[in-house]
Amino acid sequence: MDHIDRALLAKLQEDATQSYAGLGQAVGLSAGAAHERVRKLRERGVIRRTTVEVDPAVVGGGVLAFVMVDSTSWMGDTAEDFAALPEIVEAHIIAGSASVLVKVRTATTELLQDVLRRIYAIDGVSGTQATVVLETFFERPVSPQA
Amino acid sequence: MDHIDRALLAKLQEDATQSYAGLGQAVGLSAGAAHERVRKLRERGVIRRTTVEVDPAVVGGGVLAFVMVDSTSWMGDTAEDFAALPEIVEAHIIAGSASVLVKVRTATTELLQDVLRRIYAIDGVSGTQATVVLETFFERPVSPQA
DNA sequence: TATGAAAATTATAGAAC
DNA sequence: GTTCTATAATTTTCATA
Repeated sequence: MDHIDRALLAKLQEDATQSYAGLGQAVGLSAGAAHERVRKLRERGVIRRTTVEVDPAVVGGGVLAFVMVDSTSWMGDTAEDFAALPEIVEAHIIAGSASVLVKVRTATTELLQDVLRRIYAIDGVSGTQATVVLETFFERPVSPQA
Repeated sequence: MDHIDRALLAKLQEDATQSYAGLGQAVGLSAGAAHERVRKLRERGVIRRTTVEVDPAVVGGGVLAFVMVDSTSWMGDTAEDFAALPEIVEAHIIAGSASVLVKVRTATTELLQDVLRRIYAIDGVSGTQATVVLETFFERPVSPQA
């Protein structure tokens, strides 16, 4: 993981469809060398996968909310319970008064309410505190350049 | 945007490196038809970009935190101020007592503290309330299948 | 690790149905 | 939308330094 690898990661985050020839040129390497470095980054798990960014509003995720989930018991083994709700796009165990923080995307606020109801049904959950997003400034990948 | 388009989006989210032949086979289309549909999805902006998922811990983002930002004034035009901090990977205007919610990735908690200090320096910010993530259950893209 | 080139695969565009 | 065709471009492998 030198500065060239970080530059490759940054370029691929911008656009993963570009050719290895173009990638190599951008970082001062031949196409073959760029290919080999990217192959190793994938092999090592630094690059987890190549994916597409989909406009959430188009696929029924126009409403975004963050939900603090309060609980009365240890939530460390409830990952599958949260993962079972497809509207939940992130779930984290947090330090603080609440114990789980989830990010939810639904088409409407009515569906958000339904997700809250289903979160409430998870074992150990004693309450939810939802914060609705009015406007997203930006969402971007972690910067490898820093 | 029919069910085939949604299936294509789901498949591409899983792995955007697969061939159009394989994609088409997965959704019951010829390679040419799959290619044309994906081209239109990109053209319409449903697919915003093709990118790689990078392991945050490897590129200096091992510490994840959500920060509620309190303010004394209208924060609607502060997007650039938050975007100027590379450790901030998301920033949202929210409904509720705080006015901005940001997601931050840093290498250490010391660097998180430094980011909080720089957030505090943004015009109108009157306070921050950071919640550190102890464990991430999952982070996944919005499901086009729902 | 990098390079340069060969070989295999895929993308891309178009014609006919 | 499918199938077929054809070319360009790219991926992937490999010999070599």
